[in-house]
Amino acid sequence: MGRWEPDARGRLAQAAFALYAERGFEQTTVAEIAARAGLTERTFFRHFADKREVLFAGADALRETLVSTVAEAPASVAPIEAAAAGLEAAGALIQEGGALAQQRQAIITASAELRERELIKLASLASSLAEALRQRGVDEPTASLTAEAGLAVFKVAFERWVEDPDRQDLPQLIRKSLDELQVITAGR
Amino acid sequence: MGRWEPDARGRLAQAAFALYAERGFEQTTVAEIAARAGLTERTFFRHFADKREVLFAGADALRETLVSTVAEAPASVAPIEAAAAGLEAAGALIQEGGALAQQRQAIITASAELRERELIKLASLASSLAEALRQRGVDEPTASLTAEAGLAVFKVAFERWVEDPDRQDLPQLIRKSLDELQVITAGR
DNA sequence: CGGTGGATGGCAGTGACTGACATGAGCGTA
DNA sequence: TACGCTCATGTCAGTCACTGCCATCCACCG
Repeated sequence: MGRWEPDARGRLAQAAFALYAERGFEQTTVAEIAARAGLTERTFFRHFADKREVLFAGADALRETLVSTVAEAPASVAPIEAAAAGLEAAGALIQEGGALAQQRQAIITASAELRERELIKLASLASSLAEALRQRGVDEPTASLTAEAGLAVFKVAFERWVEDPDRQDLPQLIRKSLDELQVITAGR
Repeated sequence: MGRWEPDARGRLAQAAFALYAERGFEQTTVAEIAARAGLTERTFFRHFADKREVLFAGADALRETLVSTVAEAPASVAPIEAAAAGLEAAGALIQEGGALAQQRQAIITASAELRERELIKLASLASSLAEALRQRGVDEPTASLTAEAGLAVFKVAFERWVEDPDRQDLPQLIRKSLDELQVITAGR
């Protein structure tokens, strides 16, 4: 026994999540996480590149949803609309996470280090979104601008959703925020 | 001698910059930086919170320029225009840095850790910009959306500028990118 | 039953960062 | 001039994230 319990990665992720929530990210050592999962520190770093990455394992699924939704949008759809569809799909995916997604966000918000990591994940999403738009034939810098602005909208909508997650629908908030951005940029 | 040479902080910053440029950020140890500056590792950490922060010392000046420009814009100016004016002023400030600013950017781009730090600095700028807009009476979420979208534009324009810094004017690129964003969001 | 591959343990090492305390320079003051 | 104060720096020990290397052990395959 011991050495061959199943799903080491999952146990590590769960242990890390629990400890980060209990004591906070900085106050938790990797050794403690590994011990709670019945493993060693060394094994933790075989499954996760660093202490933060364990909270961002789901980012790839998010990216895939975003990219494939953009790719599947009809060719007649404007870039900003394709991006919006992708971001709404990603938002819906996050919302499925439910209370867990909110607790995760609380952990991230409480730590400057984790906020840094979150930002680079979002920037990476923007980069993937821009690439997906280019695949649709969108030229540069339209692709990058659409992607960056889209993620700006996403960030604001997500923040609004986190403030009151139960009464608001994230995809709807994204749509609403994008509409507001249109008004804002038109206002001169 | 030795202990009381002037401008320890400046010497540390210069040594760090040179070493990061020569060997790259990850391949440079704080001990090496301190040694080149004729100081000890401990003293480095008294002047800079961490190994990355030494490259972002100028961020406060950028924020002040941004915020004060927004504050000084006439009350009749639309939020997006006030933000644009602030961002153009910040861009002009960066451009003054000349070749040094470009070299600094090359160092940052080469390191994932430094890119993370840069993103959080930009996010912090967005937050300050949103606050400056609120001071003008702009409501929420208009202030946040304008700020985030403004920084998205800034990021794209800055990237374009870095690619060919000598032939393009950064404030002009910011203006042009904002115009393009307006077209993009209108396109449905 | 032996061999092989992949996951884990053990361990030593590097380097970022911190806390506690010592030291010495500059400066005002008696 | 001597004293004492303050503050930047030095010194040292310690923690912790992360890595490389090698040993070990389980599962499966022939």
